[in-house]
Amino acid sequence: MLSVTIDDVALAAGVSIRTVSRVLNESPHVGAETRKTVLETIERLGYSPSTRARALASGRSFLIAMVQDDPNAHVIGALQRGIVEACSSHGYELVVRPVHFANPDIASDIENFVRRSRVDGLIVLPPTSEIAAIPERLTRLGVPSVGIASVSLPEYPCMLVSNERGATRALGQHLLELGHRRIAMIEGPAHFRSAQERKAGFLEGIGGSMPEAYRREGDYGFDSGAAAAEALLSLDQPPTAIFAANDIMAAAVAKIARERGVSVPGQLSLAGFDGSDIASMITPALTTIRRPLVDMAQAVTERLLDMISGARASWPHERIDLTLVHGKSVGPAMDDPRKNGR
Amino acid sequence: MLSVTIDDVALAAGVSIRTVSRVLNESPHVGAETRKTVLETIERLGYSPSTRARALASGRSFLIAMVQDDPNAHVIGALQRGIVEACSSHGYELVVRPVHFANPDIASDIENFVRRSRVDGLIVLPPTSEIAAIPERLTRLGVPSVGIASVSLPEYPCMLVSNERGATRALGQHLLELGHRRIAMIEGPAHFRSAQERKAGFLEGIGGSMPEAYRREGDYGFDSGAAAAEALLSLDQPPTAIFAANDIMAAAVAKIARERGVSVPGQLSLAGFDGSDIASMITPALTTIRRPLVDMAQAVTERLLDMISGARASWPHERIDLTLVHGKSVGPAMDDPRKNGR
DNA sequence: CTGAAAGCGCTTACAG
DNA sequence: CTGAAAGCGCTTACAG
Repeated sequence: MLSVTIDDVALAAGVSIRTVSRVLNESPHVGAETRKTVLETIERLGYSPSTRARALASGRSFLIAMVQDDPNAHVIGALQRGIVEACSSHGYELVVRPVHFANPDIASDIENFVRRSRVDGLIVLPPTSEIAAIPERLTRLGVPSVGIASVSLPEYPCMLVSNERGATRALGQHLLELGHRRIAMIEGPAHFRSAQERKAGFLEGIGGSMPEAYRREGDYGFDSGAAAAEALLSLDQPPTAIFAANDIMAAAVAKIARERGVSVPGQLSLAGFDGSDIASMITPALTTIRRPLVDMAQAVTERLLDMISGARASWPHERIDLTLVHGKSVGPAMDDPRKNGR
Repeated sequence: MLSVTIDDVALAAGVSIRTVSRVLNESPHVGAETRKTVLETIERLGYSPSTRARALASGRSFLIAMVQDDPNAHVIGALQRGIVEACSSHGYELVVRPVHFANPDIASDIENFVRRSRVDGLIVLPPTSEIAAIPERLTRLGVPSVGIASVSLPEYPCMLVSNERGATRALGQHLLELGHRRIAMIEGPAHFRSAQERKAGFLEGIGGSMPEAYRREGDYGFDSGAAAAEALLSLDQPPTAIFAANDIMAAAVAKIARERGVSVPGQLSLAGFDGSDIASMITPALTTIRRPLVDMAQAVTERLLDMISGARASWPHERIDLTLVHGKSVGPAMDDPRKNGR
């Protein structure tokens, strides 16, 4: 498909391919005059070096992979935007690698992928980033990896940890301060660390306990949120506030509430998690906890690239505090919600 | 990072590397016994061939790229799922390449990317797939490309064209049959072919014309939909039906309508486009036009892979008919909407 | 059915 | 500051 190689450039510029290579790799050991000639020749011939050949010769593929298993398009989309941004500005390409969290052989699956594709590094996203066996394997393979998650796994040489527990704790306190006493939560899947963190923080925030009937487990999907909302709103003593562990489930609660004639935030305060687009698309706009996903993804990718270039072998894990975004779905508790026709 | 090479395998199996290569590439010209020995040796040594080396030697990178410029996470997410699915099952990796539709040098940008990365083929997504210069360049480079769009560009050796005009025509007719006469549309950006198609079809469906005041241009984003809705609902004779050219803008209309106390579908019928998750998340669930994005993406990727393998050089462009999904946001027109307090 | 040799297009110590 | 040679780990005609 292409004809121009480094040999053509060297020939035309009257230098050795070694010198062309040096110019390409921005080696300081090239005379200014020589460099100029080479660059002009490259331009004139329309030469672009083959990454395939560079890869084989240098041992670097200039490919990094994003390992994911999350059906939430908002979250994945934001993360991908940050990652690809950082990649592009450093001459790397981004390979997308979907995996299955539930696959017991997930670590082997990823190892095989790495051996085959020869990516130079991996960014592992939640919930896959919660599995310690993965960074363990990758480190043994000698391939740098970074993780984004809600908890810190020492196996990763670099991680960005979103302080989900702290944020949900603050949310719980906020609801308490608004006078809510009958507070419910729709949790994420119990085997996800993120779900555990969000629950633990929220419980701390509201003072440590919640009746069983007010705790429902969802799967971060819309339908599960709707089912949980139906159950909660059918209780004799329905909650005056519901925290759903992500925006999608919170949107489901909003929908069910509306169908049942329960006004938000008049009769029911509602909060979500993620700060995704959907939070502002529904009515009323959702109070939610914003994760700065684009920034986190970009930052962690920059660090990975530093590790690949050998600038450093690891980074202290960093914790990111999240912010509570006040929408219009949370208000003061009413004295007795039963008076209001529920 | 890895030590085992094809030489090690050949040595251990007592054959030449040529034979190992043949086994790897599933050549039929290998004795059953030999093949078995080689495969066992590969297994025992934990060997996986380097794609980098295969790429250089074979002229194929086993990489394909997805070229995109669409901030709509739902659309991109669905397309990516279909593409990556097809890639994985054929041993290809997917590289994500974001571009800027508005960049006048977009074709050069993509050409440079291809020369550098050596991807074996590209899948170009809307709206980028509406630019004829791109397939033109790629074909000249000798790199196969496929497009997904709302119109057929002959420059592409293969395209999947969603019949957006036909679908919006049907929607227009449907509104007409329900008795609507004051029908408005929030269009997409006028320089997008998809926006033109959706508008043209809809106009055909409602009988060919629409007062200027009932036509608003949006940018497919939420805020532009909200602004258009405000304007439309403030008219002396507000429309009894609004078609927004995508679900996100339709969601914005729903929100504004609710804020203004305009009931949907009681006082206002509302339809969107895309059939994305958000359509079912808002209340009432949106009537929308579903694009089978995952299936389309997967199908077009399969065809691209066929072209790469040399099975065929091009495909007749295929048109995909879309389906109208009946939500709860469209109903019969009322006799006189002004009676209802607007 | 199987092998020895050349080559894909670069980079990398090693010299000069 | 610059060059000749070897090598990265495969595949590919060409023979046998």
